[in-house]
Amino acid sequence: MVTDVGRTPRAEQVGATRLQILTTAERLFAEQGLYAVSNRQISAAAGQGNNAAVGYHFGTKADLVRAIVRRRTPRIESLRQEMVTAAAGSRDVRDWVACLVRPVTAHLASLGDPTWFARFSAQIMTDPAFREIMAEEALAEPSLREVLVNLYEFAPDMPADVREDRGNMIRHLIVHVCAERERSLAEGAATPRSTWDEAATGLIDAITGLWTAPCTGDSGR
Amino acid sequence: MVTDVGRTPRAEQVGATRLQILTTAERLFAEQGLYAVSNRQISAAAGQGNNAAVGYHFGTKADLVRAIVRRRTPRIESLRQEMVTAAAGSRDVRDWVACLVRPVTAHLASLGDPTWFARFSAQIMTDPAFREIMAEEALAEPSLREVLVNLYEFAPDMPADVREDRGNMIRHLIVHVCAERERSLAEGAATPRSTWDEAATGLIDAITGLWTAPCTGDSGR
DNA sequence: GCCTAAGTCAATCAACTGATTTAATTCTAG
DNA sequence: CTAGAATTAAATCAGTTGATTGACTTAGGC
Repeated sequence: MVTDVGRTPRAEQVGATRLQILTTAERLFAEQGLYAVSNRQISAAAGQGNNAAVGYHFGTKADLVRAIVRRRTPRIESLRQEMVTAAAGSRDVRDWVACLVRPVTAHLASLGDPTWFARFSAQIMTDPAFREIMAEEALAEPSLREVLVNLYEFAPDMPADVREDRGNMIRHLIVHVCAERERSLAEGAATPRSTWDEAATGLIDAITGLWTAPCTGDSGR
Repeated sequence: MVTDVGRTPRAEQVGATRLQILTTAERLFAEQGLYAVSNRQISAAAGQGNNAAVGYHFGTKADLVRAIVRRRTPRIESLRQEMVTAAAGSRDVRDWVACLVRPVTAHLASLGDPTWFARFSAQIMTDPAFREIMAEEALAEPSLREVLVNLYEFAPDMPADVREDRGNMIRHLIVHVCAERERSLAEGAATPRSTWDEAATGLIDAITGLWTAPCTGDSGR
């Protein structure tokens, strides 16, 4: 396994093979579903005569999934880091909500069209066997925690359990709304918003409303 | 295939077998993931010596999934129907949001503990191969459309694309928040809300805030 | 310039998959 | 009370899975 991609002709070749596998796997998983795609199909679709190329380079399917996640998350984290420093000191909730949403949408926009990472992520986060991978890799990023801390300051009176509840909601919203938009784009169907940037604005509006909504006592109905 | 369960000893037996398979499949799918469970495993876990019991009674895996959905949705639809008639004429947004949330949470509560349908549903709605099944079976219910029409009246100035966007968000929220709560319950972990009823209240608060949030012009950031 | 190690390829393995077939059992209809 | 259909059981099918194996190719250190 070689990490210094491009340093030598050989390492370049290997790095290209690994990248090709990651790209192909991400696409197949997004299009057909995690359960429907075997390592063999990925190897073949990635142009590897070797039917065990996935196993050789990455190991198990869980290892492959983790590698796909690790390929994407650093870029998202750095985008978020930039936004967090830019938002430092802001007293506008929307600025901090934007720190959650825009790194994701901007990353997807930068990947061109079509993209597959959003649908891939949504599946990973929903599957009982894989959700922990995503949680470990993406949800523990330092800038993410910083955003949440700032967000909490806008709702000092909100009970801790409600905060946790709504934090979960925000996570689900971002992941699945992006996945659904990506799917519509891939199918050539109409999307409510015409660009990733507008989709982000829509999400920020909605999440801001969700976060600042009053919370009822637990008297129920 | 017999439909009149319980009319005769024979039909009762068959109906019990089919129910046992549906229950077992729902549980295994929720716990291990759709892709990780074969029809054989389901047949065996359902106590059927016949390793082809699933195929015999239901056909393909997609047919089985559809049958699981159809087993649950009528009850949810009738709960929603009741709430819609009770809410008729109400000018409180929360009443109509409740018509979306409480039928689902009340149904889950009525299934006892633990439940598996919420996690099962979340997976179905996220999988590219199965999402249409859920859309056909559950999202076309008449009372659902009625709620949406009423909800629209509280946001007469909201552009159609924003309405569509936020409608999608609401759907994702309900499905995945319930699935996550169900998972926490199954793992014995702490949940933000202690009952399904309180979870529903939290969802209604959040969704109401989301729905009534102002929407920004599309100038972006 | 050769030799080691990394990567690629192709064949093979047992295990498992959905599906089909055959046999045994159970119940119903007449 | 029997003829026959429906259900359950069990064996079997070809195809696919992840994993292992050894042969071949090639880059890079000595």
